[in-house]
Amino acid sequence: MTPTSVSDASDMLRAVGLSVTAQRLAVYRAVVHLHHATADQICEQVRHEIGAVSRQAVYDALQTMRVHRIVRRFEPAGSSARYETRVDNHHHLICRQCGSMCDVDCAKGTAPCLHPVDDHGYFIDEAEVIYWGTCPDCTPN
Amino acid sequence: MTPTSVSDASDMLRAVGLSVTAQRLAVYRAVVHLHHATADQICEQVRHEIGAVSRQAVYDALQTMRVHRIVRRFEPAGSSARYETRVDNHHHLICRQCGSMCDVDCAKGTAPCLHPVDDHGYFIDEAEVIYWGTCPDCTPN
DNA sequence: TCAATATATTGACAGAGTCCAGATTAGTCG
DNA sequence: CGACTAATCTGGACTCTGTCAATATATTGA
Repeated sequence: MTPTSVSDASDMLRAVGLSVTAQRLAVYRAVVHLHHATADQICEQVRHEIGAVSRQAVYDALQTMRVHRIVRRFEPAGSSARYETRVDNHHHLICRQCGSMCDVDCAKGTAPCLHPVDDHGYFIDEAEVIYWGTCPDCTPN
Repeated sequence: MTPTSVSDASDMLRAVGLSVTAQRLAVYRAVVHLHHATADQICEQVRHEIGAVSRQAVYDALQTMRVHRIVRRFEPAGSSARYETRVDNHHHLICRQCGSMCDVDCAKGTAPCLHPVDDHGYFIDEAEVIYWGTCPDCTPN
């Protein structure tokens, strides 16, 4: 994997019209670096990188990037929110034992799997899928 | 829909080997009555019915019933946990505007849709699906 | 560089859920 | 029926995520 340079991250921010601050750069890079990280983990990582940030700045940055679609958030049951930089339609695979997570491509290819058996008249714009199970490391024998 | 009598609920509890208490009865009936209710809503409903309960008793009862598979819990992003008495494999449809929720049968019929494009070696036991969209009442025109 | 605007910091606060220790109650056995 | 023992319930403190609001600071563009 290509290491994310500062300029990659700032290009990303500029590309969507956001001003570039040290905090946002570090937050974006943390999200790239730590896959499926929680806000807390991102906070820690950012502090490693730039010394200090407020929790609020991290939440703000994540929220802003989310609105600009360069960061995505999901909330697995029993966990706090997770952030990722892969923003296309995809799903997640989570181990009930150790909590490890993998990305999975959308089950129906590029078209999102937006068609339930009965849509009850709803206009559906997203199908969020989480596959729960046991990862290879946690499977006995 | 058949109204849930006290004996329905106590039969349910006994059927899975749980002792029958006023609190559990009321909690179970509340979950039946209020579809997709939060713990807090259940608490209120139970208080209406039997006068008083501790929050803890409600959480304990829900947890116990969950373990015994007569109550199911799910946690839509941005909401606290929801409880329901329908325990077979099914999914949910949620309105982003008003938060209304519907049950949807499993997309693949009785067999759960347990097959992602790539399972990364995980043993999958559940596919949790939430369809996000706009309900008829919230759709303009 | 400077001003206007957007961000960041700080500290208080809220909601959901859990932990713990002691009191109470249900189910069981003699 | 009465007492025993395990299961439940109560109340209160506490943790963890996340948000709000006011003030201070940095970024951007002229």
